[in-house]
Amino acid sequence: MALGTDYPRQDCGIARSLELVGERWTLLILRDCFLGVRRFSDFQVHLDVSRAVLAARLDALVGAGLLVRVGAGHATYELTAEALDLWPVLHGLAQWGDRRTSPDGPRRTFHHLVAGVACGTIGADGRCRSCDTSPRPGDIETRPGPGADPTLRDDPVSRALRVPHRLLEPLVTR
Amino acid sequence: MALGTDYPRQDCGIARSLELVGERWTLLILRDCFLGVRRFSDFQVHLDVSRAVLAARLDALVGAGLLVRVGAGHATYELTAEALDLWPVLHGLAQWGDRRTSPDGPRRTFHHLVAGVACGTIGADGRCRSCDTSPRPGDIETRPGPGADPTLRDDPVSRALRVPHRLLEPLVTR
DNA sequence: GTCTTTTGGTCTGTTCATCGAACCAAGAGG
DNA sequence: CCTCTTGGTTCGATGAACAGACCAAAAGAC
Repeated sequence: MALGTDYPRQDCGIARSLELVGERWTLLILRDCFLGVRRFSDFQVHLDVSRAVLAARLDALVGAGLLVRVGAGHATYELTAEALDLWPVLHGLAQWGDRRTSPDGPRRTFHHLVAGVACGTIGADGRCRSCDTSPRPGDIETRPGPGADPTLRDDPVSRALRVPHRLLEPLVTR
Repeated sequence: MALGTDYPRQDCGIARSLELVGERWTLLILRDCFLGVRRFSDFQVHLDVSRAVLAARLDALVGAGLLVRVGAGHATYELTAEALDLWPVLHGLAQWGDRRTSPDGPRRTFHHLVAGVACGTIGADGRCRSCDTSPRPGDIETRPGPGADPTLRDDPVSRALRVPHRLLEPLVTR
């Protein structure tokens, strides 16, 4: 889908969602935001997307109210509350993709944190297997799973993402 | 995203999912399948997608094992079990899109059926508000919601979709 | 059976998004 | 001040999506 063109106006929430997040790269940018990526060059090096398209997507996401640009000059991009609501969709896509294409188990696992300590693993339905609640992203820790393949990528962002950390926590790559 | 090109191979279930369902139109085709659309021309008239692209997408979905082509000649396309697993993602996108862009309430609502009779409404988390289970698509009835706008489209498929019916139930347009 | 219409596509030329690569300006470090 | 990094923008080339014409097979009419 292109900026400027859109799906024929359909009477459907899915189509309206896709008008915004259905473009190439958009959901991967948001995924990176949940994982803690904040800076233009980190997105670029991690996604291997062209700088022009990345700039266009970030602008579109800011314009749509899903990201805010924090600080002048060399800014960082942060998720808004509206974007946080997308977490169940991203988690669902991750689960489905892992189930289909990762025979050795998920590439990344998610764990519910309560007061900083692990409560339980998060299942396919987004609920903590231990306390049966649906934790918000800020209360979730992510770790590489059994199906992870560290040989696939070796940029600084990918390396930083291989240490367990809480979602939304800004990533330190230097 | 293009057939033949793909996301840089990333170690992430979301990226793997999007390699398949991240292309323009693909998720809308699957949405239509859940709503009961089965025939080439019905997809075409409902989505306003070019025939060439529709044919390419259907082929890709059959090749990926998400659809099966039933019957020779003028065939119908039906969802596989793997595709049914995508329901939570599609439902999540619908909820998110309706919440963002539909001030009068959802454009479409979903209701849990038990033995053919309504049990309860399905909430944002995909659970039945009455029995607190996560119904499979075959046990869900869909109806136009308060935010529906029947003036947006007037093709035979859209008209057929305005009567309440069970998900996956083949749609009759003639 | 055969004539006609509908269905399910394919083909073609054009438009527009994405790409890689070069370029540039504004901080940051020394 | 000079240099390096960061955060972009610009540009020409490529390739995907588009509208619309075309076509063959199936289904319905006679």
